Amino acid sequence: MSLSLEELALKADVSKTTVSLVLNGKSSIYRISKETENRILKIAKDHNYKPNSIARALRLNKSLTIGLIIPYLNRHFGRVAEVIEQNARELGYQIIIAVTQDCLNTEHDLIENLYERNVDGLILATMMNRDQFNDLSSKIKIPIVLVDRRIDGDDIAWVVSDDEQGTWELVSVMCQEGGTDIYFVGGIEKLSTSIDRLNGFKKALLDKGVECNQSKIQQIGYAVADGYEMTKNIIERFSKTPEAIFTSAITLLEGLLQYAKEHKPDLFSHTRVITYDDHPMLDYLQPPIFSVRQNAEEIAKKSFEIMHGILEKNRSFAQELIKPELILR
Amino acid sequence: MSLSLEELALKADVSKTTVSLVLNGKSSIYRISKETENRILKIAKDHNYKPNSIARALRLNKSLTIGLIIPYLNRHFGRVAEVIEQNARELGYQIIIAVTQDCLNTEHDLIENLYERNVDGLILATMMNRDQFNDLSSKIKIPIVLVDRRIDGDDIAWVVSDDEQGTWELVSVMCQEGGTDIYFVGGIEKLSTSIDRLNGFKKALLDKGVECNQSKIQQIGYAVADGYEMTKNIIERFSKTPEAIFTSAITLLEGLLQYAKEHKPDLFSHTRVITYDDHPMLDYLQPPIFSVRQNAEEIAKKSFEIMHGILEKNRSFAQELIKPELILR
DNA sequence: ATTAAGGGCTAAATCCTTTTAGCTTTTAAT
DNA sequence: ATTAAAAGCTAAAAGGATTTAGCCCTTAAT
Repeated sequence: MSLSLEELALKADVSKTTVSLVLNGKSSIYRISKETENRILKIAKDHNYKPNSIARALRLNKSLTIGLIIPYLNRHFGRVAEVIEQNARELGYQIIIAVTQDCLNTEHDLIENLYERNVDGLILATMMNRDQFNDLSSKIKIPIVLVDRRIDGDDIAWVVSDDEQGTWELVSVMCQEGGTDIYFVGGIEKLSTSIDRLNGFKKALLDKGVECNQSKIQQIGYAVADGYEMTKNIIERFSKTPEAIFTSAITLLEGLLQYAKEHKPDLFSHTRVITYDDHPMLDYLQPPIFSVRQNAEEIAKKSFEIMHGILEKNRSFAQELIKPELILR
Repeated sequence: MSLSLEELALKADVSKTTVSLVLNGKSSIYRISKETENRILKIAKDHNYKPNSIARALRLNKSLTIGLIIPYLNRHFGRVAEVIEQNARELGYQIIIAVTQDCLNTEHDLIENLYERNVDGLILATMMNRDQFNDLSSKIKIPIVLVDRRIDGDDIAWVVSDDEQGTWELVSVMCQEGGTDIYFVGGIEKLSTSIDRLNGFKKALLDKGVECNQSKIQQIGYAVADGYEMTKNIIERFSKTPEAIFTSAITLLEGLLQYAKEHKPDLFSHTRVITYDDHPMLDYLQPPIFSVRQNAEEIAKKSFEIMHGILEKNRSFAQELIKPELILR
């Protein structure tokens, strides 16, 4: 590793206190002479001195490290993580990443683990409910910003897509063009993403005067296999081919496509498919699939911004709904 | 944070040395009585003691932290990162992630940055050449494992896909089925991925007795826009429509698809397209696109394994070629 | 000549663990 | 009754930075 403060002090023929003060810009407060200051600065520069971050973290009780806990590093969360990392780096923070695979226990373990490892804050795509979150908050004395999935409560910081609005817009378009006989292929029921998307879905139908039939709603999970399963259910359980199917995540669309390919190649001749989440490859699928593109970059940017505000500008929590974009093909 | 050693010591009515020794399993070496040991263990457990990892890192000069530097958190590297994180976690390591966006300067900055932040090792998808890497190695006194992109040299640890073999297999199939008038849409020329894929490509043609025409080879970069550009060049420069095009990354395929959609909708009626990298959505594209699937999981697993071996079992470097899988649709 | 004020710097404590060297007490051996 | 060995534990240093309290010296003021 590089030089220590002490070694610099030796070279500059002063105490390490003086070196530290100078390097931390406190020369004038402590009346270090210009001459001494310059000498120290030069020596530090010449030797490319970098303070030992561990020692500093120990002393200051601040590691300049943020934990990022997300379910997967898939396209969406990968992009979120990427942008969070870039934003964090510019402000001197590092990102420690960990994936839960949408397992609540893993999430708990990871939170505890990162907390013990002295991260300064946590950015979290959580599976917890309000109670679990409150429990956690009382134990964990570092700021938490929820990302992508929110928990109600006006003292909780979060940044999420406006899932309800996005779904409402998409489904409204579909109701206009394709009719209102539309099925909901959903994810993990209790997550805000599911709740909000389902609300937007129902609202769009209601706006057309249609009360949503409960049997058209399924919510198994967000895995590809879940999408396959739900599509299968829709196709096999109902005699009438649906006018439209809404998959509430790109993985679920994948499952649908897989089922269609294997068992229902003509699905698209009767049925319009629309999906939450966008993917560039959708541009090249026939027929065109309308989608809602989440603004991962903005979500990432805001969530780190809030974290940084809490850590360094003692701002308090904040909440942001990020507008998604409709992609009609 | 939780209790300190000192506080535990107070409660157990012993010195902190004793507590530390007990908790580190050195009771017998230092002849701590069974009784004292049990008392301390119980108190530690009751209070859920966790040693302060920063203090420990300072003392032991070991942070249990690995830096992972990759170009993007896209599908491939996202999966690699995910699996590395899981493997690392099981062995008590954390992953600090950073993305270069395929910029060499950024890469250098990040390496320096993570090194100064006391990571124990670096896993690196590098853009460096041999000389740059040697320069670096002399400065950086922690183990480095290259992932996905290798640098020749038999003292350098790396784990990469067998790009040459994979490309050779894929292109050979195409030569059989589609003919040998095949174009190479390549990435960043000096990277091992490009070199190896191009070698596999040439070799497959040579095996059919065809010397590869230099004009059929382009290498601009790995961005989607680069794929678009190269496809454009191929279509516009040559009067004859190619029998086949090989894109050497999924992003380049995306660029090709985009160009085709915009300017050459009938591309696929004359031309077969094959690609390095797989993507599930390819299953649903017409016509079928053959691909080579990299085994991201295995790449990730091996690269952490090597790192761990170096750090904890003082094994030396190792090199692994991971076999990719041909996907014929 | 004494006091006060200011200039210029530093010793030592602190953050928390780990580890070395060694202290005190008991037991066993001669 | 000594001495040696073993048992059981601890003081203190180390790791590197930050920060508080305060030392010493010079100059100016009374």
